[in-house]
Amino acid sequence: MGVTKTAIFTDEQNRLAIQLKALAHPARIAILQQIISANACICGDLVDELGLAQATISQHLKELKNAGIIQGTIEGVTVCYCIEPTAWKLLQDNLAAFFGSYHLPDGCC
Amino acid sequence: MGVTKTAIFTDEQNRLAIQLKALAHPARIAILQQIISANACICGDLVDELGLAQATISQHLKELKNAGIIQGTIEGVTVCYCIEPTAWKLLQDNLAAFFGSYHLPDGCC
DNA sequence: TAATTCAATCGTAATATTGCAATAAACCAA
DNA sequence: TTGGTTTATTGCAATATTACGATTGAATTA
Repeated sequence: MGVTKTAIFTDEQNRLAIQLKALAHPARIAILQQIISANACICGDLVDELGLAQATISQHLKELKNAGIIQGTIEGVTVCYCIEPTAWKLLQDNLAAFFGSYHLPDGCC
Repeated sequence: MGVTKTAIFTDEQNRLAIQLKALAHPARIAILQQIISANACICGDLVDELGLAQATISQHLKELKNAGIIQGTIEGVTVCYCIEPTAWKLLQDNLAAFFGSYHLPDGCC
């Protein structure tokens, strides 16, 4: 039904899924890479770099912001988007734990 | 338009986004956790564990399989789903590199 | 004040995703 | 072969996502 049954999953599972979904788009990957490489970024630059319309970039930035992954501070006319360090580290650790929980089994398959 | 402009992004960005999207659902996170903890799993068990219909579980398994994250080997009547170790490690490394590329800046924000 | 600039929001269209009932397909056992 | 068990597929309905043009809002500059 296009509606996810969040109630039957743990908070941890839902939170991880939401954050991963925020990352799961090439435009948003590219935006984050730009922000990281520039070490501070404004929206206008992104519109020039990526080949997407200003409205589309703004929408992607909003999603990243809603997921808590980036923060935007108004800097006069422009907006300075940066990584939100705490959330970044938390997600990094969560993912490391998730991926690290798997170890190649010797039996089966 | 609900259609992603894959052409304007790099292969690396598109690949990472596709794999993250495969993980970006609580049911699929839960499925992977089950497979990992059981160290070998069959679909029927998942239907019992998670509160989703058999058709829905099968669909999620298909997506994980399409993304190359898991593999299913037919074992008589049942199917044994396992983590695909190579893809798992690759994604783990890619994500570690992506998250590791960010370092807290001293200026700005 | 008026013009300009940058980003957010609105409205809309096209497409994708999620979920399930019903059904099909594959396999084993008797 | 017939029946039981397990997973895949099909066909929907409801909702979400992606993208962009047009517009609005806020702040700067002339």
